[in-house]
Amino acid sequence: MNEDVKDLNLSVVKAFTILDAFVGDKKEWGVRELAKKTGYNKSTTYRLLSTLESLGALQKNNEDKYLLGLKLFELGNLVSIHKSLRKLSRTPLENIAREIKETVHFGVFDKGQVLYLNKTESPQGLKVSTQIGSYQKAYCTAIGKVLLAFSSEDEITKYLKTTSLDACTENTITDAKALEVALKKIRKQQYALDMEELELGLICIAIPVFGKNNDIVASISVSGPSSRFKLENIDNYLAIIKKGAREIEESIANYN
Amino acid sequence: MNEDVKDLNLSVVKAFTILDAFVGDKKEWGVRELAKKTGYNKSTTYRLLSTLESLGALQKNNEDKYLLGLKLFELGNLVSIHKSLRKLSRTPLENIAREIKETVHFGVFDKGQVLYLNKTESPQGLKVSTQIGSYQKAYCTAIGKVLLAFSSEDEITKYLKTTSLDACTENTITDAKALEVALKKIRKQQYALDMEELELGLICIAIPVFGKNNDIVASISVSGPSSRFKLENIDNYLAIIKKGAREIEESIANYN
DNA sequence: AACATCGTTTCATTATATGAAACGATTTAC
DNA sequence: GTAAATCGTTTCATATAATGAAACGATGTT
Repeated sequence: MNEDVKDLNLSVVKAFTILDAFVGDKKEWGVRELAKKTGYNKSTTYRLLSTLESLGALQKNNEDKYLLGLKLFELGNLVSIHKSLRKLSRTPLENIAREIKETVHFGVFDKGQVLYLNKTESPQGLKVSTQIGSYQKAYCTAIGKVLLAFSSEDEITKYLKTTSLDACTENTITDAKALEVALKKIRKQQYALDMEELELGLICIAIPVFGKNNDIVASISVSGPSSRFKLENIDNYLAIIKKGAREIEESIANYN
Repeated sequence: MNEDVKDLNLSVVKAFTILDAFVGDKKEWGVRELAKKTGYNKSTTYRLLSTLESLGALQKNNEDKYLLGLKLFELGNLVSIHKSLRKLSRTPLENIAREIKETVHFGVFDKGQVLYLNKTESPQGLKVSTQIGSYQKAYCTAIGKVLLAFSSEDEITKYLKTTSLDACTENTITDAKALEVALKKIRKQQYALDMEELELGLICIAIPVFGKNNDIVASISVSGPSSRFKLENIDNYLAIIKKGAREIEESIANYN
């Protein structure tokens, strides 16, 4: 399991372990809370927090709790990986969102998961709560299944071998063979559905975005609550997001 | 000069000093290059880089040079400070950009500088190269002068006292008294101009965005090259960005 | 073939991160 | 209104982990 046991700088590892605590739902942390969460000594935690604060990676709110700081915002916006994809997907996604009044996602396959690069939120009250930059399971999302379906055979095999298909809902595909069949169907019909496979009440539809060599580079999905996301709308949705996908593909083709 | 000399974790400080090297124009670094840049020993630099890579804060490109990694993208997108402003400014900015085909910026005043929270790029070839999350001098930008002009008297005084008004071009306002006069004019006419004060050939116009208590919270600016950014367009530009500003102000007012 | 440069590893030395305990300041409980 | 609990912070002796000069093999250049 432990790959190259390099001699890492433990203080830096600890600092990022602390920052990782902010990835969850809890956005504000005190010293003792974080010490408990990370298992580090209270003094150690305190000094790491002070250091991260002085660097701008964290900052205190008016209750003296720590928040992620603007230094991370600055650095995060400078990450060049997938930067062109993020940029050229922006307008097409806005266009889709204007026509379909549901949440639209744009993501790529990264480290065996879906990495969300962009999104536009539904203007309606009931909406999905995802984060740009966050990861999601591939096998139980429409966007993930599309990305998987159009990957190389090797990658699919590797994915099926290394991923445990845990049930998220009663509809989750938990059998590798069944997933393979589903992927085959997705390749044939050129879109994927997620019928409450990740979360009960949540339905998604996704299509692939292809690059210059007709290899898949990303996927666009539309998500909505089952209460208003009806199967008879699928053709309509597909037409709209396919238009967006074609816009993105054109931008990719023209990208130097 | 050195405030509280707390005992910071030096390894963590070094790690972020390394990350800060990527803030400049150079986006790819090797071990020896970074060691030279930071002044750290080659071995130390190597180990810090390895650590940051294993944490996902950096990653290697196909030439084995280091790039900022997706962990920073993830964390950066989770920064909650100004998050609502970023989100609710997005659509209005897109609308402005669709009408004016120039680069539009949206920023706030932070630590005596302009912090860019959002932008939409000009579709034209010639455009400004700024970064969301990056900082810019306030006294020689339209957006900065607006933010400054509508700040409290105390803040303006503090700014003038602590900031050295270095010339960026021959048009830069380098005299505090002259800047005060300029700010007064901006308050009166409710917009600011940057006539090649930051960069020769670059002209900007900016207006304030007010919050619930009529205190300034942000500013919108339009930037373009002097070759096509003509003063007779100002009234037209102002009308369009004021519409956007009003949309944002409305969202702020309705924000719980 | 000789040289320069790259990232990487070694190992003795030093510096620094560590944590239990005590601290004063707030906040909560009674 | 007093006591108790909890908060972030500081201290200091100790041990651990970061350090850097030198040597390393690999790669690319002259």
